Amino acid sequence: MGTPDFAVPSLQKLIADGHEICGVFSQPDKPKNRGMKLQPTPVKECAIANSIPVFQPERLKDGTALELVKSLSPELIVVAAYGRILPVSILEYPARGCINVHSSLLPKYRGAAPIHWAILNGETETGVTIMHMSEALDAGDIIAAVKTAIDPDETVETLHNRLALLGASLLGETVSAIGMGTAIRIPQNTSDSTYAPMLSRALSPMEFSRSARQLHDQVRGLIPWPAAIATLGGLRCKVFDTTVLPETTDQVSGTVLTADKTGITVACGGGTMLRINQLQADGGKRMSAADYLRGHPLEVGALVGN
RNA sequence: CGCGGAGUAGAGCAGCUGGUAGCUCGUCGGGCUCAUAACCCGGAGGUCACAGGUUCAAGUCCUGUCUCCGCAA
Repeated sequence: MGTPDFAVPSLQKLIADGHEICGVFSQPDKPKNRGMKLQPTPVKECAIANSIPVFQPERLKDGTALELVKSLSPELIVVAAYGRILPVSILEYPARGCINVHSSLLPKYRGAAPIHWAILNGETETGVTIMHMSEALDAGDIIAAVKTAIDPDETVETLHNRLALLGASLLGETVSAIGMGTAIRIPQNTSDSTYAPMLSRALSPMEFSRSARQLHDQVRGLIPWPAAIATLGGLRCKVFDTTVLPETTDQVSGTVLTADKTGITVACGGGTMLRINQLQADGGKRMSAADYLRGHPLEVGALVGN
């Protein structure tokens, strides 16, 4: 069971390992994007391409989903970013249980957006965890986990892809361990748990009173959505790439210090300095700060807002 | 048919009420300088997305098509 891109490598791994996959559950197709066209989920596309039956129940709690599961009689259910809470009746059905691929080192970052929040909080390390599913969200016993370092400049996009692959590979090992009966169960230490809620547009505005480092983390952590947003010369711009500069300044935070071919540097909280390298104005394309400045003059000393 | 913005020189933009296509950067040539992402002088480079229409005359108005983007989800 899965829905977005993150889950695709895991599904592919299960297929490649030759497991008998009796069915794939994914969220119902929803109207998305410009034109509001119905779009299949990435997991659905992958399943169809591999001739695996796909099920997209609207509701899980009314029992029809359980009937569906019973009719497929799976030995094990694997969940990766399905985006739905499974009723206990389904969790308890498979003989070998339900396991979940989660993109954080549990019990840290339980919830919907663990990758984003790890970067937003400036973590230097994260990973993927595979656990048994329990009724509480992301709280089940841990079977396996693997760590990976977060580069100080990498964005959600690259980390997301890396974790998706790590998760798939760990899933392969875990499923075979379960098959051989050698899988372990380690309860989570709930007192150490943290929660990574869904992202919202409210996280976008860049508050330049924050430090350059914090803003840099905000930019990296909100790619590609909802994206960090700053207002330059009255225009809303999504900011995609920044550099924390080693220098300091005594200018008021939000002041434009330079605006040239090297980028746009802005004074931030505590005298720190952030250089904006790549951005995108409303209605425009994503471009380098140098390109942007050719058509959108920005004076040194001007203030940028959120 | 969810709402809206945009396609003009290599890049980013301007061009209002229709009448010889502009700006910044880059590029090429020359100059200044110990030197430069600096500065000065000069040059090249555009079927104004595509197809029709209105007009004496259309980048500019009208219609259709294609492409890109933002919002909303």
